Amino acid sequence: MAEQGMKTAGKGAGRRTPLTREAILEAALHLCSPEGGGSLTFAKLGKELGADPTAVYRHFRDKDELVLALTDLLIAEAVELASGPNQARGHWRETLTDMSMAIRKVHLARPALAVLCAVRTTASPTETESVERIIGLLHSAGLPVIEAAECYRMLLDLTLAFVQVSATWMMLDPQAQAKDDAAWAVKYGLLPADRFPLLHQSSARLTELFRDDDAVFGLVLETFLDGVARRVARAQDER
Amino acid sequence: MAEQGMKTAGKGAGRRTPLTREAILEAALHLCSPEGGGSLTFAKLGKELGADPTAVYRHFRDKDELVLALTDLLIAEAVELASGPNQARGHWRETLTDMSMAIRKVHLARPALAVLCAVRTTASPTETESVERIIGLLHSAGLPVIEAAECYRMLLDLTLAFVQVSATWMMLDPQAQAKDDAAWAVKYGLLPADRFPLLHQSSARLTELFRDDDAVFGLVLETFLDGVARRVARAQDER
DNA sequence: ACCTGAACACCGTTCAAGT
DNA sequence: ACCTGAACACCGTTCAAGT
Repeated sequence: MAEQGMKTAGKGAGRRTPLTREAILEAALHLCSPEGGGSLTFAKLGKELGADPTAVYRHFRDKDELVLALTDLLIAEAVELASGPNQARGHWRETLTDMSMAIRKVHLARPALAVLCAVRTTASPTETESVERIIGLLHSAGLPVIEAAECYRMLLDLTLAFVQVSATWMMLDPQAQAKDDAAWAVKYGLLPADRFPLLHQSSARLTELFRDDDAVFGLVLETFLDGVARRVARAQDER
Repeated sequence: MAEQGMKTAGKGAGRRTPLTREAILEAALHLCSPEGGGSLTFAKLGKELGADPTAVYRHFRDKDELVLALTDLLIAEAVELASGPNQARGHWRETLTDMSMAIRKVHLARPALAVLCAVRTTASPTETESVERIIGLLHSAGLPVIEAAECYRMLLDLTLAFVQVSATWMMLDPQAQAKDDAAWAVKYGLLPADRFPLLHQSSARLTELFRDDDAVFGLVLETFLDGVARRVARAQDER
């Protein structure tokens, strides 16, 4: 990430209007995106707002309060994105996939925030309604309510866990990233075919998947949902 | 984490023997465990070794080199732990479960390290042999080699992703943890049964699972492996 | 009532000086 | 050859002083 100042937002040099919560949140959200600089610090936030860095403390008690407020915005964005095209009634599998992908997309557009909020919980009411709907969908598919809730929970955690890893990787400094890439090349690149025949055979595919986090997550999601499908089938047999 | 100095290891006050790579690694590993203080900084490492904090730079180029060396130790420990009781020949499902659980256990015993290394790759030869063996097991079960390699990759990423989340949560400062707990209680505790009938019905189970990361991961692993089993069954049908 | 700016504790890292 | 200690850049945060 470049050490340059950026005046992309509609503010900057001649700030005179007093700071507002909304202006701070907007600026912070922008800083968390790669285009906005890709990291969230009080110094950068102050520069972006054209104010003293510590001025933010007048509106948020500490950085954690700021992060939690940003988290609510992110969740709202994800819920909106997921409930866009396919309305209330789709197949449960599509709906779960859409939800998961929406959460992933919204987070990975702001890695610097994702890394701070993917393990957190906020009590946003927007989300609650969406959860009720999804549990309902799984229940309609044949799963007992408790099991439907479990599946929802698993999928949410699965999605956020992979988000956390991808975002952490994105936030890693380029030197460390390069070292990892090199290690990977050594590891699966030049394996003696006689000692590691199977790895040798599959090394092309493994290399393909190496830094394609989206592809790996896609595969994991499919496999996991196959497992959920088996639960659904089992529940239907028992009735 | 207490701000106290600790002289738990067999060193401390009167160091005279010169620093070695091994002594540094041992001390660092200890610092990363909850009993050892739970965080890895040069200041603490220096105190633990009874040396100036910057003395470590004579043996590791920077913190990242130290972390990567520690990662290799962790991987070796996991491989050893996993290949303990059940020898080469077990059912593939048990073997995969053992491997996953061993990786999880070894990492979560040092959250401060896990948080730094769960997304990293090192080229440790110890690991490579274990991977070849596991792909072989899945291949014997009926999966084509490429697909066996994919399943291995998915499971490893799945395991490390959940490790990363659990470790990040453990490293969160207690105040933030308390806020999350409170948010959760608000969210699923007092939901109006008329507006959220399904969530209301399952709130007991959801609360039960809330901070029980091990339980959630156990469920996810089972469901994921059900998905892998389906792949295996499908592959056998095609022959 | 809100903002500024100096100050502090805590990170990783560098480098000249010690033995 | 290895270690020490002062110094620096960069974090979040506090607080007295400004308007």
